[in-house]
Amino acid sequence: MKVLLIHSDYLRYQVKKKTPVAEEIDDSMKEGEMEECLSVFTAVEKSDEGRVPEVVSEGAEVIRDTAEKIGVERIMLYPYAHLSPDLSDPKTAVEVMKGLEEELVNDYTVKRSPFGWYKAFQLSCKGHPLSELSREIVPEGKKGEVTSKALVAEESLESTWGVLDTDGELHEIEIRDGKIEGYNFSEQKNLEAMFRYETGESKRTGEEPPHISLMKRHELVDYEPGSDPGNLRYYPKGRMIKGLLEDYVSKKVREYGAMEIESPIMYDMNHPTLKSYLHRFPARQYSIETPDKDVFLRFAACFGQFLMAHDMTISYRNLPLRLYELTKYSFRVEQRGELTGLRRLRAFTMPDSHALCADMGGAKKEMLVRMDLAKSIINGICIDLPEQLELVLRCTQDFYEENRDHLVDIVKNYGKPALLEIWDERFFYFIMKYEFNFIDPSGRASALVTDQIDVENGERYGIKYVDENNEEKHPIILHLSPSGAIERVMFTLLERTAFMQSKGIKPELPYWLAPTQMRLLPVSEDQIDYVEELAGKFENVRVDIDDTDRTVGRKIRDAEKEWIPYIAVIGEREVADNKLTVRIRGQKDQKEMSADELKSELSKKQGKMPDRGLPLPQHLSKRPSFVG
RNA sequence: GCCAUCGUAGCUUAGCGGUAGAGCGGCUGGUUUGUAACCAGCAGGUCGGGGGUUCAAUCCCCUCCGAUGGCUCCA
Repeated sequence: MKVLLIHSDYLRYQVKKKTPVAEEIDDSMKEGEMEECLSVFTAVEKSDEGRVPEVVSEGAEVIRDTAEKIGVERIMLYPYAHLSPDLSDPKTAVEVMKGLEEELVNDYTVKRSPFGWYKAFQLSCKGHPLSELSREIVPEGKKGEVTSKALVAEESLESTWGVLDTDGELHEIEIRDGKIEGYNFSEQKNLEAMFRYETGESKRTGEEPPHISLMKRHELVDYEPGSDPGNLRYYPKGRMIKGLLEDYVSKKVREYGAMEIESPIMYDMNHPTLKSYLHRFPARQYSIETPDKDVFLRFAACFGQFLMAHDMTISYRNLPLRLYELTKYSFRVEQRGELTGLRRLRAFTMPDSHALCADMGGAKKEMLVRMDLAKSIINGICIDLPEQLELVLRCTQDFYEENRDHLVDIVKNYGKPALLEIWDERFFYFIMKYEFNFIDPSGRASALVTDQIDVENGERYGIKYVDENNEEKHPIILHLSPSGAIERVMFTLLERTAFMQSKGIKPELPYWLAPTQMRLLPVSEDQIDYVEELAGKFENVRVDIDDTDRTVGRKIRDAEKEWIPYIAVIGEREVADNKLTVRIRGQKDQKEMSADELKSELSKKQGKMPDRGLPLPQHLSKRPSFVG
């Protein structure tokens, strides 16, 4: 907001004509006069939008200061658009004007000239040294809040788009009047959706994503209104699924050769290195006060791993040097309207692995090694590649010109055409990144896997290695999330079940993630002892027992609603024959098999995926309900 | 953060100026069941929090909190 303050003998105005943005006024405001006053000409600006309370309070303070210095008791507020080339919307402007009036009216006689009218006015300026002052009021935002410069810069970032195909050919694309020019997407519908999403041209269905009701209905995850938005609660089944995914991803990353570490979740806001990095990362952070210093919560593992790497002694023989941490949690204060279910959170679990590489050649080579790791992890989670996720590459113009070969290698390795965004300038610490994106049925894109080439932080953090010639060098650093946030993996799996259902396929989770893998279902009380003994034979299988007194039909229905992959009904017949009648999810008929046959089938299904015990009591009669 | 919509029992929801009704779930009793819902009874509500208008507010207004959609953005 800009203000021009004039110590006046008088100011008089008369309303002449309405402009299209005029506020409604009654006759009393149509003309006004004030003598011996401070005239405050005011222009509310674009940057004031959404910050009305701060602008009003800081503006009022400036006015008070001036009024006190020159000793006036009367104030005339006068909207004056010509003070600024970048005006706010009229609604904000009126709110600010009214706010200033309200703020000052208790201590001064205040008049306000109406907003949005052509007016004639007569002004007499006293002309003493303090009689004319202009001020710019820039609201600071909340106290202590630091906004990343990368976040601000991002708004002005300009880029061009293309499709890079598996032959290495780049097709430049753009959207004109809703039509895409430059590439035929008929074979790549999801990639088209990805592009439309990125360019804000996607047609959204406006429906709530199905995973939200699923995560509640299946007692996996829920909102916790007692916390901050985007910080969730996990019920036993959700915790188990999340735990298994965490175990799996971490194990795979260790097998790739990364050294697992753990680092603090909070860092000194005034540490020069950290502070400068903060401004290169496009995110908002939680800030908290400790008894001694102001700290922020990490939004990735970078801080801890880089501070550790700074203190390490590293030889070129140790490169590529791979570090890994499962961040529980990473925190980002996403804007309120950006949060949804498990898709976008303020506290999330991100597997984060950095690789220190000697030079660009080493980095490019290592990125491909890690891409294979990521592909293998995603396939293990039963998300099929490349069909089910879309590859997006982003880089600076310079990188494209100098390292085009690398972009083509990535696309070839992925196995289908990818979207490429080229930035005209570099705003971030990385010069190139790729992502695997999940496109949900309503056209929203969510990034899972991502790896970045970072050319800044080696130097920023003073991370050094000694090369063959005994010279100290800063490494290039890769930042990989090999699966994407664990919550987002769960989001993807749940969204996929909803998609299955819409195609008439019975929805289910991957077998190794099913909270109950097999349910034993005694027909009557008489079989309970037999069933309990039977359950004991299935080691390493999550078997539970429906010992409620419901009818068989009802027990089946309940088990089906829980998506249980194997349901075995045990009545007099099965006890007598020592066989099992098994209902296998997705198959039409029941199958009769022996316990051993079933055991080997289940063990084959489990494969080498991580295993955990039942997250709830084995007997259904002993289970509380967490939701509804 | 902005704009719009929404918030009624544990869950899903009806009612919308005159003081709240259902289904599911829970509890109790009966039933012991053969492949997607057994029967009956009972308990359960500061109608998201606070403030205001009104003789009277779940209903109208303000505000805060929470949720969803859109904008923007990301793992």
